[in-house]
Parts: sequence; C-alpha cells; structure tokens
Amino acid sequence: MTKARVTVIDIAKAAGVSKSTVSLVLQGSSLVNEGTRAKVNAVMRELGYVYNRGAANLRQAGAKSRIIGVVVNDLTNSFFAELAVGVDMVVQSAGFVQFLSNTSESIDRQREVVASMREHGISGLIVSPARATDAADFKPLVAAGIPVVVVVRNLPGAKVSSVVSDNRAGMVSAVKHLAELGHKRIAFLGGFTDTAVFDDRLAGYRSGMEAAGLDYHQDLVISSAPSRAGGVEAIGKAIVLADKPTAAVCFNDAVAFGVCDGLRARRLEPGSDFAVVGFDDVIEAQAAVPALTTVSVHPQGIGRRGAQLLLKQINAGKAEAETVTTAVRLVVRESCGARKSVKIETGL
Amino acid sequence: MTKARVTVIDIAKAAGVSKSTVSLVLQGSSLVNEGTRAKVNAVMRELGYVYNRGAANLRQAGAKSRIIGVVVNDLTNSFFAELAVGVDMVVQSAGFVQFLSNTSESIDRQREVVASMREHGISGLIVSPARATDAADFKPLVAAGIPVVVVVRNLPGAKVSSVVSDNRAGMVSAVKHLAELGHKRIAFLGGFTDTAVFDDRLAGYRSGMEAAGLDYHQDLVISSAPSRAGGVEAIGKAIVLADKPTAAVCFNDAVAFGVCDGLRARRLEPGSDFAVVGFDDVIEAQAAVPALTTVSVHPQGIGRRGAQLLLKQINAGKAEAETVTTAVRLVVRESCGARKSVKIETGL
DNA sequence: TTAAATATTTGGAACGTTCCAATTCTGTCA
DNA sequence: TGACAGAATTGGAACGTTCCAAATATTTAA
Repeated sequence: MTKARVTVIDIAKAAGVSKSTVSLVLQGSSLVNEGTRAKVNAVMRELGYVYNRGAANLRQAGAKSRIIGVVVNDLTNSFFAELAVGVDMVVQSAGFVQFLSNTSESIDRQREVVASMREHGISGLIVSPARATDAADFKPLVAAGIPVVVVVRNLPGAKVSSVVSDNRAGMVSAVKHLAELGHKRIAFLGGFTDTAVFDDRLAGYRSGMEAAGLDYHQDLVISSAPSRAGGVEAIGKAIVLADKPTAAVCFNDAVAFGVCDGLRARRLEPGSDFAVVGFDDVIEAQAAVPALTTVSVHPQGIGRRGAQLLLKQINAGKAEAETVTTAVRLVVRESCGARKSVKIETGL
Repeated sequence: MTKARVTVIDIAKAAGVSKSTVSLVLQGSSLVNEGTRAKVNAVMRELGYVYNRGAANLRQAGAKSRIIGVVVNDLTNSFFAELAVGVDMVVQSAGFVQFLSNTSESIDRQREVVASMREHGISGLIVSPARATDAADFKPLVAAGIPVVVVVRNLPGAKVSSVVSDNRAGMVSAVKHLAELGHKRIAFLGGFTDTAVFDDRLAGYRSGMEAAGLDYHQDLVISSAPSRAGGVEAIGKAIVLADKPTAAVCFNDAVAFGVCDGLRARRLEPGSDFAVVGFDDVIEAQAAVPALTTVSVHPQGIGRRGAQLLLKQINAGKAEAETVTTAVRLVVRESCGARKSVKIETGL
C-alpha cells in the first residue's frame, strides 16, 4: 500500500539526469543549467519527493543536521514559554528546527533529554539548566564540538556561552525606585537560595539599599519557592515581622503575584497599602490588577539573543565561549503605588 | 582537534568483536552472550560512544526515528504550553523525543514546519491546527503512512484522529449554572466565528439557553479575538446594549480575563456585579482575583491523551482514524458570584 | 577549423547503522 | 570419535544522500 519512498534516484531516472545532478539542484548549486534545474524541480513536485535529511546528514559528517536542541526547566511558566518562542523565531527563519524539551527541574530528565538530542545529532543546544546542574554535564557536548548556549541561569565553571539578564542592575533600579517613593523598610521576597540568579538579584538588592542609604537587614530577606505559592508564603512571613516592611522587591513575577494574593487575603491592597515590585515582566504583568511594576527582562529577547549567538557559533564552526548580559528596564505600573489605578481600555 | 566520531566499528575493533555483534548489543538482543555484552558496553562507555540515530534510521526503512512532531498555534498561551508539556511527558517516557514548533496562527508557517518535520522523518505528528487550516494539508502525511493526531481544534474532512474536549457539554453546564443563579440575560462573548470550536461552544450555549427556558438573542452573541484584549472589546459592546446582560459565558479564559478587566475599568466588580464564566481552566484561573469560574478542559490531559493515541497508532503500524472527546467539568469559583470571595491562604 | 577555456554532467565511493544468510563455536548424544 | 543441535558471531549488502575526480558538452579565441 504505502509505496516505497521516492528517492533522488527515482527523480534522476524520471528527469533523465544523474543522481548527482539532482543532488546539485537540491542544494541550489549554481553549477546546474537553468533548464535542467526547472525540469528536475518539476519532476520532484510531480512525484512528491521529500528530502531525506537523515541520509544527507549521514554523509555530511558532523554538525549539519539543522536541528537545534532547546531545553527549558519549566515550560508551564510563561517566562520560559516566551523564551522558547523567541528561540523558535530566529531558529526557524534560519532554516533550522527546534527540538524542545521540558525538564521540570529534574536533573536526571535533563541528562536524558540532552543525551537523546545528541543521538539525534543536534547542531547546537540552548539550555536553561535545571537547578543544581553540574557544569561538567555539558563537557562532552563541548568536547564534541557542539556549541552550547546557556540562558537565564548561568553555569559558573562551564566553558560555554551564556545569555543572562542584568539581574543586579535590575534589582538596584527596583530598590532605588521604591526608596524614592519614600519606603524605608523594603523586603526581598522569594527565590531559592541555591541559584546563581538568586545571588545576583540579592546582591543587587543589597547594593540598592546601600546606595539609598538604607540598612540591610537579614530578616528582610525571605526565600521561598519562586512561584505564586511561594510568594504567598513569603509575604505571610514578612507581614508578621516586628518591624514590618512597607514594600517588597520580589525574586520574580510569579512571587510578586503571590505576594499580591497574600496581601489581599489580609485585606491589604497591593499598591496603595504595600508596594510590590516584580522581576521578569511576564505577559500577565501588564494585564493584572493592579498592573505589576516589574523589571522587564523580555524573555523572547533572551531567546532570540541566545539563538543568534548559537547560530553564529554554528556557522563559525568554532565555539568561542562568550557571555552576554541583556539590559533590563524597570517598568513602572501600579503595584508599587506610584500611579493611581486608572486604566483606559480599548474597545469602547 | 575534534576527533572523528567514534563508530560502532571502533567499538568492535576495541572489543575484539564484529560490528554486527556491537549492533546486536545496541538493540538489546538476547542472542548475544552475557560476557560479550558486558565487554562491549564497557568499551562503549570508555570510548564515549554516541549512537547515531540518523544512520540507524536510514537503514530501518520508514517510521523508526522516534521523533514526534508537535505543532501548536500559540505557545505563549499557557493552554498550549500545558498541552505541550502533557505531550512531552508521555512521548518522553516512551523513549521518543518531541520536535516542537509554534505557528503563531500562520498557515504558511505551519506548512513550513510540517514540511521540515517530514524531512526529518518524524514518526508521527500532533497538531493543533492554525485557523482556517485546510484539511487537505495533512493528506500527504497520511498517505505516507505517518499517523497524525489533531488536538483541540478539529479538522472536519481530514481523515485523521482527533482529541477535542466536549465543548458543547461544557457550555451547556456553564449556562445551566448561571441560569440556576437566577440570571436571565446571559451573553456569549469572544472567539472567532470561523472555527469549529466556536461553532461547538456556541451550539452548547444555545442549547443551554433553551434547556433553561431562556430566549436566544442574536445580539447577545458577540465575537472577538480569543484573547484578553478581545474580551475587553466584547464586554465593551455588551454593556451598552439596550437590554444589558447580567452574566456572560466566554469563549475561553483569556477572553474571560479581559471581560473582568473591562468590567473593572467601568467600576463593576466581576462576580458580585456581573457574573463571568470562562472556558479552559488555564493555570492562572484559580489564582486570579476573583478566581475564575470556568469549564476545565485540562490541557495537559488532552496532550497526554493525544500522545497516547499517536503512539498507539505508531506501534500498530496502521493509522485507524479515531476521535476522542475528553470530558469537561465546570469548576465553580468566584467570578460567577456563586461564592463570596473569601480565601484562606497558606503560610500564616 | 581547432585548441583552449568554460560550463555542465556524471559515476562511484563514502557516511554509520541494521539485516540477512552463512559461519564458527559449544557441548551433547550415540 | 563423529554428527548434530543450538548458541553466538560475522561479513557483506543495503539505506539515501553528498562529495570527488573525471568526463563530456558548449563557447570562445585564434
């Protein structure tokens, strides 16, 4: 029933040329005569030829598969979904395709998917590593000459390229903004302490406090899971402190949303009663009520940037480890209390 | 520098056996002696062998690539992100990997990515088709014996399997619920009219109205983009009707959120002043304020179900078109006004 | 008109695996 | 000891492409 695959040889036979010529047409070589090219193309369409990249890849030793592996740690978090979309955009328009996998923060899973991707001959890998990923895990890839770009979370020690946002500067500007609004007791809420990103953001918080002439207090730093639930938990602890904070910078937007939930559950209105600033600027941030003041990192941009970097390395053939820090920008909305909650909506 | 790939032949040489034996070990054949197997495995580890699926796939004619193509129309919508995660779960644990692409509702892009996936020799395809996708677009795939499963949106006319949620029943129960709360003027807001899903949900709305003994009025049906912005727009039109509705069922959760935004912008509180019911139950639905009453379709479940169906067909070798409808369930939260907005939060 | 130059085409030989048929080992039984 | 079964191993020949070196066709220049 399902007839045998139509190959380059079938095309050759039908078009009255040799398979080599067909191959030349396939790769758009300028060596082949216009007439022949047209003829071959016509026959290909007619017979419904589909290119077998596997076979081609076998011959062209090495990194020509045009497959980019993308590994993220939590696709259900829209930050990472956006990032994947950003990667897909540039990867796709460069004629590559993306292999996307989700690790759910599991190191074992991560190892598995990376191994699987290798077997499939990926030309390069973009990864947002799961927590506690060992830098050595990507050694073999690099040794095999497969470019690797780490995004979002950096991997100290691994000799790979990375694209991370300027976490420190972002926090500095968030704290500065709150200080300028008159807040003195500013908390840092959420995040797992064992990640490099946490360290960076905390460092930014510290130097922001210092710069504003405010004291850094250990008890104003409350870590939690970097999720909505974690935010609820963190604000719960913050609110019962002897010397209550009046504002908080959060590890990320998910935490910030949780903090808002927690405030509301205690009949406090985020914005007017307590200032909240997030980090990431996920899509929901601007549509939320109150709209979230947050540090915008533009995940799609990171994805695009990472993909560009990777493609550059793939084309160069040599993977010079390079690290790029993307700029961030504080987006002032309502949750910090700087603006009244007045929204003009479209459609009326 | 980057030494040549280590192949099955290198392993054979180093282990003092033939390449055939190594191949046998690779596929876990019971024909090979325990001692030999151990030896070969050891050598493989030692030399850092990585399996070349491309080559294998070339020999094993046909659908053995263990790659599943997944095409979604909007990955930034968490509904689809969840769906992709569901697919990934079952696909991964079955030893397959997923090729994921985003079409952003572009038919051209969809065609491109599907073609690209074909070239890479996918074993099967799961697709949530872009709007206005031509059923014939998947003909060639099916003809080539590649199983295709359409999810979320159905594709009337295409002879492929599909997994869709029970849109009709979901809407019926949503309307029923609102009617029981005493609402008489219930609007249907949002969604593009040219999709099969819209038809189904609208049909559910109609029969729900009838069942409740309420009149169906054309002007209570207001379509819009199925997005947050679309929701804002739709409620804007609904609220100025001569005979204002007091409640609305929405095409999906995104629209419902937009409707809430639009209500608030007019100083109306969703839940108490106007009842809103969504559809999909995206993750944000339960954490939103007010928590969204919605029809839960469990996107991860659809993804899983679709993947299972696809794997079944791949293993069976024959693709019997089959269509499964997944049950939905109304989740009553706050936005319909049935419950007071009292939340007990964790962490205090 | 012919040699030289240029444009176009072409047969193999890879690439790394799996499969087949055939071979070589074991041990067992007469 | 020889024959025989079963277990274990093995050497090619594929698979569908690209690449190379070489062949052939077409122009150009003299």
